[in-house]
Amino acid sequence: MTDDVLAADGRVIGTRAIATRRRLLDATAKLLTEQGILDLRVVDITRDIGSSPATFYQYFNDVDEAILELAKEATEDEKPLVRLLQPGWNKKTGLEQAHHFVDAYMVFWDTHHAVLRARNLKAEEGNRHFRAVRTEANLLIMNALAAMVTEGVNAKRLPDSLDPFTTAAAVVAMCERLLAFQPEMAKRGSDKNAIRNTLATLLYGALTGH
Amino acid sequence: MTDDVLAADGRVIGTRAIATRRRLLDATAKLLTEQGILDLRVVDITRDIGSSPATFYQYFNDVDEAILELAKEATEDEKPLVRLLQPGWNKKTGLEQAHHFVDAYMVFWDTHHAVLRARNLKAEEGNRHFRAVRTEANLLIMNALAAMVTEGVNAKRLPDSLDPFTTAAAVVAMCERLLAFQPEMAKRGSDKNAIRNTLATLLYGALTGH
DNA sequence: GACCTATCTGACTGACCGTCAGATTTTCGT
DNA sequence: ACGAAAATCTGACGGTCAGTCAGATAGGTC
Repeated sequence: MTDDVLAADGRVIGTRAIATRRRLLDATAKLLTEQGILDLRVVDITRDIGSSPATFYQYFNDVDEAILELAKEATEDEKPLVRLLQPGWNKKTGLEQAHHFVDAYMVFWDTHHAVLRARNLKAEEGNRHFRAVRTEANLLIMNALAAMVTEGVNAKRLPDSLDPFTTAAAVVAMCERLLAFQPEMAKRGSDKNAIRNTLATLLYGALTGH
Repeated sequence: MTDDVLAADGRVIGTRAIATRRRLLDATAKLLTEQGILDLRVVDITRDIGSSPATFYQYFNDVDEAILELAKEATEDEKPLVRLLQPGWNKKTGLEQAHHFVDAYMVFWDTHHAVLRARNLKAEEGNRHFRAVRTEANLLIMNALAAMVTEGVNAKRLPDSLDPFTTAAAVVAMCERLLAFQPEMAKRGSDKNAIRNTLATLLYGALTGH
């Protein structure tokens, strides 16, 4: 029951409608990537699937609602990353584990960057739905990271002036933003591999204190 | 000559027009802060200064042009921050110097966050003018940071797997993004002071290796 | 006060948003 | 296989905003 798909007015919809709704979501994601949120128009989304604007409003009250749904889907793809962040990174394998996480995070980011960017903008502009989704996604990662920092602080490898939760936030911030800079940095000689190595090294250092 | 103020069509304008243009820029900044870029309308900007849309287009070809100008003004406010980032942070005063920079950066961010957010969005969505402005602003800080990292690497305090320029980018990324998270983190117990301390500690560590 | 130039704006066209009534397609009972 | 009922889709419309232009207004000069 709970996972029935609903139309904009809340009624449960059938298989044809689910397919249409799906095509609308895919088109929204595609145009968000190609044109950016500022030029995203409902007309274009529906034109893309060979339909009319009225169809869009059958399933979403506005474009935000569609983007919010995409953001929730992105969160699902982020969940597996948490498994790569367990306390216990040591001198032998820690840096390699950091690389694993960075690699997985880069794939995640590549897949969803347009939606994540839109989500973050909306969240920062104060939209509470997007805030909730972003906070939920970030907490997944941050709680795992904070546990690692706490371990490092307890073991006296990290200074206790580091607040674990804030440090976790800083690490997430760094990952997110550095990947957003990527296209510009590529032009200045920092290739993908340099970013990967540097990010892994910084993570390893900030999280473990080794 | 070069610093004459121009209208949208390129002609030099007089004092009355300069004042009007200024009021338009101020109103744009205000509404960008209050409503966000997605709900920014030319009608609202001109209504705010008691004028009509046509007036706006006398001075700017579109809203982007006004935001771009604001972004350039923000860059001017960022320049003084570079003075706070000189190689030579040592064990005695380094952490304090990191705090100085973080404090100044936080003020800068508070003042311009709406414009910077808009600038970053536009840059990330591929607008080359905004990319150029952002790159220029970031390079100011990054070059200074990269010099500090290079010093740390040369002194063997930092691992040479850290690419100086990428590390600098990561540090900027961390500062920028963490402040954007601030409102949400406040709700979870990370107050402004925790952010300040953590950021300074991480900066000090990443830049000097102490 | 008459003229010239700089500045401003009313009014218009075209595009998109969001709605609704009615058309079309699918489902289902017989 | 057929017709009625339900689900889904869309043409067409009123409202708002973007961007343009011709003409109105204000300011300066002689």
